[in-house]
Order: sequence, then C-alpha cells, then structure tokens
Amino acid sequence: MTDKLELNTNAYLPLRDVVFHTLREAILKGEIKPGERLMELQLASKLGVSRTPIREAIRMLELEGLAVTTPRKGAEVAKMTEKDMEDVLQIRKALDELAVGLACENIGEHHLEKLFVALKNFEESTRSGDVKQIAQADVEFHDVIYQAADNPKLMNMLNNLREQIYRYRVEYLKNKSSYPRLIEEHKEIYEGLKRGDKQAVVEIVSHHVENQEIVVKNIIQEQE
Amino acid sequence: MTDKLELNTNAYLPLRDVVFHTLREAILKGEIKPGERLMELQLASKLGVSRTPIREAIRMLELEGLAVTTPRKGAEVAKMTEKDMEDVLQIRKALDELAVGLACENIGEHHLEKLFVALKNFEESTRSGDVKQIAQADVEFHDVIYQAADNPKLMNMLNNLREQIYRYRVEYLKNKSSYPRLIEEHKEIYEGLKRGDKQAVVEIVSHHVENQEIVVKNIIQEQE
DNA sequence: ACAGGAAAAAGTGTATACAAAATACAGGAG
DNA sequence: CTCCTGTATTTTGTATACACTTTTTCCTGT
Repeated sequence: MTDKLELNTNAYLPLRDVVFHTLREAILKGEIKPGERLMELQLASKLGVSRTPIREAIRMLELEGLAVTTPRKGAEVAKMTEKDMEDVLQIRKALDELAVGLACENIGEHHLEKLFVALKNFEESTRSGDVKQIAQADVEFHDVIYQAADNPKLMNMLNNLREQIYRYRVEYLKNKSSYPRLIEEHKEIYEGLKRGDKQAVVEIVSHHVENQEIVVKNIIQEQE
Repeated sequence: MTDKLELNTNAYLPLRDVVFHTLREAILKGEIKPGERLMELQLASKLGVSRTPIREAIRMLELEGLAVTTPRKGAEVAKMTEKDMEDVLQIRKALDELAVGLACENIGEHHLEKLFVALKNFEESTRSGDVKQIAQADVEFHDVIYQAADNPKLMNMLNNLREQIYRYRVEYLKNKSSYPRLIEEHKEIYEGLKRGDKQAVVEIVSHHVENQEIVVKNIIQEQE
C-alpha cells in the first residue's frame, strides 16, 4: 500500500465519511490492492485519526462491496474474479437499460442540453488521450442520463456498480482504437433520447454495455 | 417503539451483527416505525451493549437504506414515500426479470425439485391464512429462483430490495382474494422454468411484479 | 403574556482503555 | 528436521471517557 494516504480535511464532515471517501478512492485507484488487509490501527495512525471512524468507514466499504471482513480477522479489499465481474456486469446491463428507458420517458430540454455538452466533452477528451479525463467525461455523460431517469435509488446503485468495475474500466479506456465506436454509441444514445425512441436507446445501451463486458473480461483474463 | 427489543445471543457473532439483525427485524416488523429516531444511548441500554456496536449497526442500516442519518443529529428509520416505493419497485422489476431469465438458462433438476416443493408449500400456506407464513413461503419460492440464477450479488440486491418493501408486502398478502392469482402465477413461473422458456417466464415475472406494484401503491396511498 | 437568550440537558463525534481472539514465533519432543 | 505447544505480540471487539453540537428549558426583561 502507498504510504501517502491523506485526508481531505476541507469538508466539515464526520471523520467516518472523510475516511470512507479516502479509502474508497485509494481502493479504486489501486493504491490499496485487492486482497490487502485493512488494519485499523495502521490506517488510524496513517490517517491521523482514532480507530473509531476507521471502523465505521470499513463497515460502509463492506456494504458497498469494496471490502470483505471475516469476524475477528478483520477486513481486506475485495478481490474480483472473472465470475464476480460477469455478475456485476449482468446487473449493470439490466439497470443501465432500465435507467436509459426511464430517462427516455422523462427527459426534458434541460437534460438534453447537458447531455449534449457531456457528449462534446467526451469527444474532446478522447483527443487529449488522458485516460483519467476520458473516464471522467464518460462518467459525466452517463450521470446526466441517470439524473434524467429520476430515480435516486437507481442512480445510487449504478454509481456503486460503476465503482466496482472502475479499476478495470480504466484499463479498457487505454485502448484508443475503441474511441470512435464509443463516441458513435454516445451520439446514438443522445439522438435516441432526443427522438424519445425508447426501444432504440435501450438497444444501443445494451450493446454499449456488452462491448464493455467483452473488453473488461479480456483484461481480467490477461491479468490472471 | 416497543420496549422489548431483545438480542439473539445464541449466535457467536460480533455484537454489531447481532444488533444489526435485531434492529433490521424490528424495523421490518414495524416495531420501530418510519421516522422514529435511532438513539445510540437508548438502544445501547435497551439491548444491553455499549454504543460502539450500535453505531456500527446503524452505519450498516444506513447503507441498506433502512435508516438515514444527518450529521450531528443522528439516525432515524427511513420513511418511504409513494415515489420511493415506485423507484424501488422499478428496480426490483428489472432485476427480478434478470434473475428469472438467468435462472431459466442455468436451472437444473435439483433446483426444479426445490422449486416444486416451494410451490406446494406456498399453495399450502395460503390455506392456513397466516400472513407471516405465506410471506415466508413466498420468499422461499423466489429464493430458489435467485439461487438458480447463480449470481450472488444479484441475490443480495434482490434480498435488500425485498426488505425495503417488506412492511407493505405483508399488508398486500392480507388480501385473500389475490391468493388464487398468486398461486397461478407461481405455477406458471415453475412451468416456464421447467420448459426453459425464457421469454415466457420473464413475461410472467414482469406481470407478477406489476401486480404487486399496483396493490402496494394502493396501500401506501391509503396510509397517507 | 411573550420574545430573547443563557444555562442545562441530551446526543452525537472521536479518542482511548481494556478484553478476548487470532497470529507469530520460539523452544522442545519425537 | 518437522511438528507440536505454549507464550508473546498483534489485531479485532467492546466499553467508556471526553469534547463538541444541538436541543430544550427556564429565567429575564419588555
């Protein structure tokens, strides 16, 4: 584990939340690796807080699926097998289809405009070649759709699912040859939503996620 | 709140888990009502433990959506508006369809037998008229399907969603006139899975959940 | 009587202390 | 040398103590 975990003390939030976000970031960025133990005292001294907020943060990571704990042994960062990834992607596909379908029914001018901006941003970011930035732009594009779906719980679940595959997603986005297809798919989703053609957008999103699924699974197989 | 919360000390589990299950039960059974505050000291003395496990249990309830906390004010049992319920049921429908579709692809003799037993149990339980028992039999029937879907994360999410509507589901099951339809639907799901007719089972489950949706929403409207 | 505000009470946030379990390790028997 | 065992150490589990915030209460002045 890197030894430069640092708290964002900027917010006036309970420490448990700060710790939670800090650890989550560290896990998603790969600074703490799957299988690595999350030891309370160690983390506490590293972050300069007591064990109490650490423990509560771990409980939260646990429920988010980013950590697994065994009683009296402690917590470790969740490992992801190919099967786990398949499972997550199956769920994500179903929920993404739901979300875009709902968005299609509810979407208004406001969100369409935001979506257009996000679309252009994404296109722009692919030219920069900065993977982090591309990932961010992609997240923003899909976030607009989730917001338009007007179902906070669904948005929550999708964000959580996205987290769980984030590490592999970044790898996936390193492959530049897929950028044109991604842009095209985003464009089609936007067009479909604008037309209010529910069947079409669900179809496209379905393929969109399937494509991801194939690539991400390849990446995992290589890693194993 | 009832003052007879009691810990199941039988298990050799961390107290946080025992407290978590105890509070969850109490919330689902309506012993602690939506909007009611979850005060740490009060709960701690009532359950005979310290605040520490209570706090960790609350963090878990929070992530499960059964409690909401505002910093420095504490936690309370989550209220459910009609919109919340709609949102949950939308998600549940999508995931239930996914689950039964997957089950249809994977199901073997073993699970089909268990499903048949569960089907008969459900039919039997409706004759008893005991709502708790019927709910239990219904849960077991669907659990077999979830297991056959062979996606633990999905099962987890569905169990969680089920929890969130449990309170209202019980009301729904008090209406005896719906029993024949429920039995019929279960039977059709079983038959469909046996035939491996994915399209059919997804269709039936879709209706099955939609029917629930209508009734549950009526119940909420009455309550408001 | 009523509004304002200080003091008290209640409650959460965090740190620390102590207990119990798991793990690591060293020494001895075979 | 290997395996067992008992002890030391580490780590988690739980309780408690203290700090700080929010809420309530009640007194005071108008």
